[in-house]
Amino acid sequence: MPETALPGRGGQAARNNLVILDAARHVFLADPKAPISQVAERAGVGISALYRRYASKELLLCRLCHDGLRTYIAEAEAADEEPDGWTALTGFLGRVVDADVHSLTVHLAGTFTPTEEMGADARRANELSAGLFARARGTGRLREDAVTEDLGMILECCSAIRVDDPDRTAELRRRYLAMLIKGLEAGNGPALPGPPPRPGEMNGRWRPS
Amino acid sequence: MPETALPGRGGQAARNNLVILDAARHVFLADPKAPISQVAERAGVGISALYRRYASKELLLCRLCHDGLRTYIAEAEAADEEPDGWTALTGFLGRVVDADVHSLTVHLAGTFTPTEEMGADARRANELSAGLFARARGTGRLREDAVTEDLGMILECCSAIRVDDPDRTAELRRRYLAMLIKGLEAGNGPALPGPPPRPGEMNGRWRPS
DNA sequence: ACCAGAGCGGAATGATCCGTTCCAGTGTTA
DNA sequence: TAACACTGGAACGGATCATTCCGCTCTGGT
Repeated sequence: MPETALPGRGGQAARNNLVILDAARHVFLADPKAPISQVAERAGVGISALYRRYASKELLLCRLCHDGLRTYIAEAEAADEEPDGWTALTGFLGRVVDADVHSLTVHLAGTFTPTEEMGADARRANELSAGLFARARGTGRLREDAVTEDLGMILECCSAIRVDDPDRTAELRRRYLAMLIKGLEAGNGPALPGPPPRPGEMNGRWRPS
Repeated sequence: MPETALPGRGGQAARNNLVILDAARHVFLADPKAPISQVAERAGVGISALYRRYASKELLLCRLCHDGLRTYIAEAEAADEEPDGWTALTGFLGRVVDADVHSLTVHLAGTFTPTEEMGADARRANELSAGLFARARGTGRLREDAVTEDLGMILECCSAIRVDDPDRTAELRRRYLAMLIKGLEAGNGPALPGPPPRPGEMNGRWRPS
């Protein structure tokens, strides 16, 4: 299904598929509660072009979120190829931050009722993170009192950094990710304060919306 | 003006002053766009009790934000008493994070048109932060490539951590603040990536609402 | 050439939400 | 006991959106 260079009505429709998804990603990343008309405007199409493809706003959000989850899984699987466990983990975090996948998944969740398949993918994503974390632990470069759940929190921290220019946002996020990773590294500093995060502790959003 | 143990109508009014401010702080910290009715509900008063005190929602928000700014200034001045520059800075950050002052100021700004006095206080707050940063730099414990603007970004990162229980939220924030501070500390690690934040770079919110 | 219809833009609709106003009730004070 | 300051909460009016609908355009088959 080559979507480029297809002329005619069908070609425009196929192109719109991509343009719309792209616009939706941009708009909802900037503001998860943005009106759907904003997506249409950014995509340069009318509202009906959206509704022809997604029966409701909720379905569009679901699609975006699920895509983000799949990206996360793909990055995690790719990272698992990396031979060094520490590099695998830090590289993975960097790429997830770059792609803003965290906002796409966690921040959009709760705005729709999740599908069965998404639940399975979410579980798989968790397993993969835990696997990467375990490998990093094996290298001895992780501080003893770090836990798997720290990863999600770290991503949450990074996604709070946001300026107008997306490229600049990515740069800045990398900066604070670097600081956080340094905090994750074993060293002779004092122990991290407080009880570590527990599984699911940060998921107060996943339903109530 | 002793606000406790005052009986009668006036006593209730004085008590409501505090209850309302407290409720407003809680509610708007949890969601800066919360409806005003939610504040009344949480405070256990009617809506008119709010409007008797603040002519509009905007004024209430302004009051909260300005209070937060004053807290920030007070904490910074207090930190300046601390003889060790590094302890002064890290202690200051910890207390600001604990008080959730950052959400109160930065996240509420832009939802109202700032007053003259707030502008002056904001400038003063900046000076104080810069002073604390400079003192910390003097101790040599700060990494060379850190800049004053990193402080605001670090606070932004921490304020992204939020769970249902406020106390637990504070605990978790301390954990990631500790990691970030470790990233701020001089060490033999690689340089921080990317150009550092510039002054005012993160203030895209201060007007457009 | 022509037409059936897929796709489209954007106005119209209807529901919901929320800031603000208004009014009747209640306890207090003089 | 007579004002009255203060209050709770219903009512109002404007704004915002998701969704629907309608008339138009352009295409591809005949």
